[in-house]
This record gives sequence, structure tokens and C-alpha cells, in this order.
Amino acid sequence: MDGRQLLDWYSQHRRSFPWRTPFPRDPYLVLVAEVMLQQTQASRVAELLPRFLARFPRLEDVAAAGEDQVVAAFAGLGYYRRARLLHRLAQQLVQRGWPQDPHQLRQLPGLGPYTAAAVAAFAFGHLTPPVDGNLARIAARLLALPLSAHSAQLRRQATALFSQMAQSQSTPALFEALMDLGATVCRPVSPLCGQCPLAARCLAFQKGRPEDFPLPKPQRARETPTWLALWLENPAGEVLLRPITEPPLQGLWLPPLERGSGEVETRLRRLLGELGLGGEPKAVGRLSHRITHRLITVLVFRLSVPPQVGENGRNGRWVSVEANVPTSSLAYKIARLVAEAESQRSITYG
DNA sequence: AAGACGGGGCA
DNA sequence: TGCCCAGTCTT
Repeated sequence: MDGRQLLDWYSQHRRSFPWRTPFPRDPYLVLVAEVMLQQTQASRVAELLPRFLARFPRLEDVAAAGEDQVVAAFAGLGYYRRARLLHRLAQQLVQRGWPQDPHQLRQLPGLGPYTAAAVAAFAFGHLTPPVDGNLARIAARLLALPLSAHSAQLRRQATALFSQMAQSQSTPALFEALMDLGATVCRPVSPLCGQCPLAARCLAFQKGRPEDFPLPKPQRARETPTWLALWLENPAGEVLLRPITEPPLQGLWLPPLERGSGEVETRLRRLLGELGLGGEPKAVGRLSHRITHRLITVLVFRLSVPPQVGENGRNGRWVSVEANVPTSSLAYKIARLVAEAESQRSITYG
């Protein structure tokens, strides 16, 4: 399988993204994009990458910034450990320079087999395949391998297959072609085999069962906790954010949350007690938020408080709504719910 | 090898 | 809802 048909297909169907500049690419751009692309949809990265680059135009800017600033620039992307590792990585690279070999890149914090290969390929022209979910799935189907998507075996087979293909074409563009093929044609469900340039060579297609490969991964049990969120607003229009001290969302700043269990009223009192507050919070509404295998229901309450209540390191700090702090999408969801409730109220009673 | 870790999109 | 996504790190 030489991959020429694939490159032909790619020349007609290439998707455009901010990080897809001509080869060889700026290593910094590749690095940031690839780290963001870890388990994050390309469309989402396309939205948020420009914001990050505007805040940190150069690698040196990341290295010189505080960790929290880098995490803040990742807000909305999830997997915030990536931002912390990227910060460490930037400092190492500024100190010691860029390795170009995938094996050496692999040693750096935050770069696993995929990202190390991707940076080596797209920034430095190496032909080691960055095996992501797309490449693994395509390999499983081409060879009709009954292996689960994340198995080490499948990864090895995919590496061997696409390594050979890349040698014959000698361009890392082949890897992008495979990723686009996986995203748009060789999709996880309902693959469009009629449009696939590799269908003639695909054993899964010949079997008539493309969707049987790779094997589905066993599903995990799901938790469905209920959290309470308290939206506190002072007369200056600021809201109180607190750092979360335990995972999930550890280290991020959100409105005070109560993540225990039991009766809602009891838990609300407990939360108020922690903050040294009294008063009668008003129920604003509920929202749902998913974190990995958890499906979380968040009950949102609001309360207006006098100035300076709860102002200290442990209990949080008052910030304006648009403050640049490390936070999560959940904070935006809560803010949106409160804002919507507010506008409803002014419409209804206004 | 398995579990933890965000969040959005889609059928 | 259930599953997937340009994964990595820890145990």
C-alpha cells in the first residue's frame, strides 16, 4: 500500500486549520496546537488556539509567565494538566533548545508517543507516524484487526503500516491525510466507504463490516453526583471565586461549590458555614455538566452579600466576571444560568 | 493494563 | 443518553 491514492484524495479534500501552515512549520505553533489537540476536537482547538497565541505569541512568553496564566489561557479546553505541563515544557525548551528527534521529544513533559511523533513530523519532517485514534482506527479497518482502539498491539501495527506508507511518499502530509480521512470518511460510525480512496485495499470493507473494527472498548460505570454552586455577588458587582482543592477541577477557580452528598438544605447550610455567611440564598436553577465518566447535576443558588465578606486566600477572592483566572467551562455555564435567570426576572416582573 | 482527567458534538 | 475525540501520566 503506497499511499499515493490517499495523497491524491487529500489534495481535493484537505481541511483548513490555523495550525496547518506550509511545511516545515513553526515548532512552537505545532507544539501548542498538538498539545491542545490531545483528546480535544479540532474545531474546539481552532476556536481557542488564536486566543492562546495572542496571549503568548512566543515560546519564551509561555516560559516567562506564571503557571496560572497558562492555565487561564487554556480555559474551556479541559484537561488542564496539559497547560501545566506545557508551562514546564516551555521552560525546558527555552533553557536547552529543541530536540528534533521523536525519541528525544518523547522525554519531555506532556509529550507522549502521539505528540512527540506529531511535532517531529510536522515541525521537523520526520516520518514517524503520530498514531492517534484516527490512524489506529484506519489501520484496524485496513487490516481487519480485531483489536480494541487503544490497545498497544493496534498502535504497533498502525505505526508499522503507516511508517512504510510514509517512507514511500516521503512527506508528513500523509499523516494529515490519514487524520482527515479518519475524521471525515473512515469515521467511527457510519463510515463513507464509497468515498474512500483506500477501500479497494481495505479488508474490513471487503468483509462488509467496517464498523466492526476496531473492537469497542468496555464502558465504564457512570456516577451521577449532584453539586451545589453558590453565586455570590457583592455591591461592586463582583463575584466570589474559590480555588478547588481536590480533583476533578483541582486548582481551578469557580464559584463556591459543595460536592458532598445528603440533603440539599443541609449541604447549602454547610457551604454557607464554610464561608462564614448567613442569609437565605435563592435557587436559580440547575444545569448538567459532564466530567470524564461523571454526569454532574449542579444546583445553582445566588446571594447578595455585603462588601468584603469571605475575602481571604482560603475562602476565595472577589473578581469581576470577566477576570483572567484559571477556570473551567463550568464557571461560564453557571454565570450564564444566573444571567438568564436575571433577564427572565426582569422580563417577567420588570 | 487500568484509571483519572474536561468538555463538546453527534446520532 | 452513549460514544468518540489529533492522549498523557500515574499506579
